[in-house]
Amino acid sequence: NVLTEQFAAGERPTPDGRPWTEYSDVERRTLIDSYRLVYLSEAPVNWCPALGTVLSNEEVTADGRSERGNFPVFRRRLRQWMMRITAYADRLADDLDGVDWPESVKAMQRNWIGRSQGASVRFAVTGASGATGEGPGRDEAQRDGAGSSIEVFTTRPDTLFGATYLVLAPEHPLVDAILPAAWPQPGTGEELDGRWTGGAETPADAIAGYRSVVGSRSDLERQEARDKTGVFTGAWAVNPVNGESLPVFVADYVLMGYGTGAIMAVPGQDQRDWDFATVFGLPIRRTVQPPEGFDGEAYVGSGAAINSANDEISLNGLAVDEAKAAIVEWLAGRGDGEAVVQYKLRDWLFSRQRYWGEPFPVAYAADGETDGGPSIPRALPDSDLPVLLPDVDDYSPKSFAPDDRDSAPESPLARATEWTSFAEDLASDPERGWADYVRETNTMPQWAGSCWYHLRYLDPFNTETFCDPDVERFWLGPRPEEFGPGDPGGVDLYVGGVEHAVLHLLYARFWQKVLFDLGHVSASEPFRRLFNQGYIQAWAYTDARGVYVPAEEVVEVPDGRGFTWNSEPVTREYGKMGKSLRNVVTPDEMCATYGADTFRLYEMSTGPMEASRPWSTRDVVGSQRFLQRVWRLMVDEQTGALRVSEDEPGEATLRLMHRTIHGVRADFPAMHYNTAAAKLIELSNHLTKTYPDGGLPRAVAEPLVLMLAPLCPHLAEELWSMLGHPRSLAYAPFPEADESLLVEDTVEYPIQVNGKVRSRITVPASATEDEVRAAALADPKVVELLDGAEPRKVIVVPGRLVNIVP
RNA sequence: GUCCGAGUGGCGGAAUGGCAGACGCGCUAGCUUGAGGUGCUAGUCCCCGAGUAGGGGGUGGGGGUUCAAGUCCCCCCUCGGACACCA
Repeated sequence: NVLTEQFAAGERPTPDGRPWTEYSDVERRTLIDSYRLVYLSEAPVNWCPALGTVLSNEEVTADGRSERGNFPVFRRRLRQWMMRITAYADRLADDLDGVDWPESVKAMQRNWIGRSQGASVRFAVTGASGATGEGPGRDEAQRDGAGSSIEVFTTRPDTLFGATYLVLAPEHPLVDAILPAAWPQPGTGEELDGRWTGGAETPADAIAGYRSVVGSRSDLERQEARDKTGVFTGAWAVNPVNGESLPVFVADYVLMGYGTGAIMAVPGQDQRDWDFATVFGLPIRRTVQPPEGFDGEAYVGSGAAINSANDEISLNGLAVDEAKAAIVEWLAGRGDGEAVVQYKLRDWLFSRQRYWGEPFPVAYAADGETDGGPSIPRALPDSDLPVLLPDVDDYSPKSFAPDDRDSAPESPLARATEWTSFAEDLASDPERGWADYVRETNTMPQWAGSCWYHLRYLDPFNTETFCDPDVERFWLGPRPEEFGPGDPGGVDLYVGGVEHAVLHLLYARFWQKVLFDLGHVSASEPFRRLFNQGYIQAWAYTDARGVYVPAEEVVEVPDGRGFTWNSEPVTREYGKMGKSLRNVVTPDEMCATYGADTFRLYEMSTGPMEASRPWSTRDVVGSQRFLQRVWRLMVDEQTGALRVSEDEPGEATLRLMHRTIHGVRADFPAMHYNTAAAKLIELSNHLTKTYPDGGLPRAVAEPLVLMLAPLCPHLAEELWSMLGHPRSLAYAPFPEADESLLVEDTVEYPIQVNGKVRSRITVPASATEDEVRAAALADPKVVELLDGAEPRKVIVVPGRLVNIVP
């Protein structure tokens, strides 16, 4: 409504400059919709017949297949709900600086957003003429195409003088507009290059032929065939910097989905353009000086501009960045171009044709009400929320043969006609009054819930709002005094797999920012700190056909270093443990054989959390032995009696225990569970030797149990209870190290001579640097090695070592 | 191709620029046991050496910084992951 008023009052200019009053209803609606964060769009979508639903760009792999199930995906036009995530592209990229996330995930998000600075440049289409402006095709060409202009996006405006042709994407709408009726003849009268026309009679035939070839290729084929193909449109355009006529081609190496769907080709500085120019015999001109000895083809590095001057401007000698700035300013002054920022990020396709998803709180007039365009979606009132899914007999989406590209999606909800139809007086449709409506039958994608569950979990029983603002501020609000002035707030620690880098984690950040802008939340980021745990990996085996066989049934052949399954030889490979590779060891099996604590401890102690690690069932016994030792240390296996005494521990035991507490207290918050476990094992090994016949002092047993608890909660709770505590150890304070017991009375210094350890001395911990130095130089071994010579240098690192340079 | 990450014993791994290999698996020997297993004790980076004496080499390769480099810098190789005709 604010927008409508602004347009009506002329405060906000319309895109084409016409007054608002001249806009039709459909035009007005289209224009207002172009500002909405959620909107309906008739646009190319990713249709996956095998899943029976459409997918977002993020859910389609580089091979043009579904992320789930690896099924073929086809492009087709459909009217679907979209979310304008692109409106947040800059903030989604910039705000990554303020979160404590792995750099790799930040890089993936930045890469996915794909912001690039560049320029748009407009090339006037002159028609079907070569440089001379003469030729039989000219008149018709003028009628068809002259007067329009081709706008390209480039990140290298500095190379504009090196442009030798233009390329439009095959789907580019301008292609048909600029197409002349007949092939132009070059002014000199010679024949057009046969490679340009593809042998077609007319440009229209050539384009139609090329489009059908391109259209029949799947995304995968297009991916694999990287040889350059294309066809001349018959049209020419003028380079604004030097007036040269450049032929306009159509080629599928230019994508409609990025930039303007049109490029200026600079073979001298772009390898793809070089390849195309080579295939089609187009000129190549260098406008950046390659370094001496450069023997490659296109030169994409830095260097001074060359061959880049006209009567008004010269870039020659300028470095790339200076040249970019200079030419953009010159173009802008003439109205031929300007600096622009482009993104790879596309808007988020937000509707799915599945039952299990949140329904949209939206309905349409049952009589197909329209203002001349598509039917108008109407919001349901808050009193109708939440919209619940209907009970149905058949939940399944209608799926099709995986390669049935002509199939059309069909929402399971559309079959629930009793649910879809209702009558109401909608506030969002005031003129209509009481009327019949039909519900939206698409549902939201799986990601919708994961975008805000971290908020709802804070206040799950609130019936008024998704989360009380005070509650949100308490748990997720920014804490600049703790994390610095730029702290965005958010969940303190979020542990998850890296596979969500550009799906869940990007979507959730987008929603959080929208809610933040609307004033509903105080945190501008959902997850302050992100931690990616590694994958558990395991051997997997394939048979002769390349099919995975159950890894647990594979037999190793002695000596032959081979493996068999059902007596058939199989090939071994290594990969993420999972169903697809048939190499899962289930937690249930492990719990049955070793117990949950052993299983848990094993997983925590094999290596750093962030690293992918191999599974090795054989190694699990190590963890089990440790836990059994701890148990026997405190409990008599025969009688079940407690073996703990009330004696005071010895000095050495006490010191080791406090060193262990000190170390473990640092390891747990840093999530170094493997080294924490190692320290606890060391302590228990010491105790086993010190108290072989029982009598472990309670003053050691209790801290050990408490330190064990995060890794082995069941065993620890049981021991804690046996030690006489009626309440869970969760209420006991975590042990604290006594600083005075961390300092030793004496320190052993290794003595290095020239960086090699040659001797050791033991000095009182209180010894000064000079005393340590003197003791080191007095050491017989050192005296012998120095042989009376004065050392050139003696470095004493307090508490660590001494290094003598002779 | 581009961007990340990683290369350390037979294996998983440890090491604020300061004694490389903590801890675990495996392996070797001994004790326990009727036997197997469990448990316990000792040993286990490689080479020379009878050795618990000494000495030499060693963290993918090559250079550099430093008294001192697995760790920092440069180049290269290999592996893993992500993106990829993004102009």
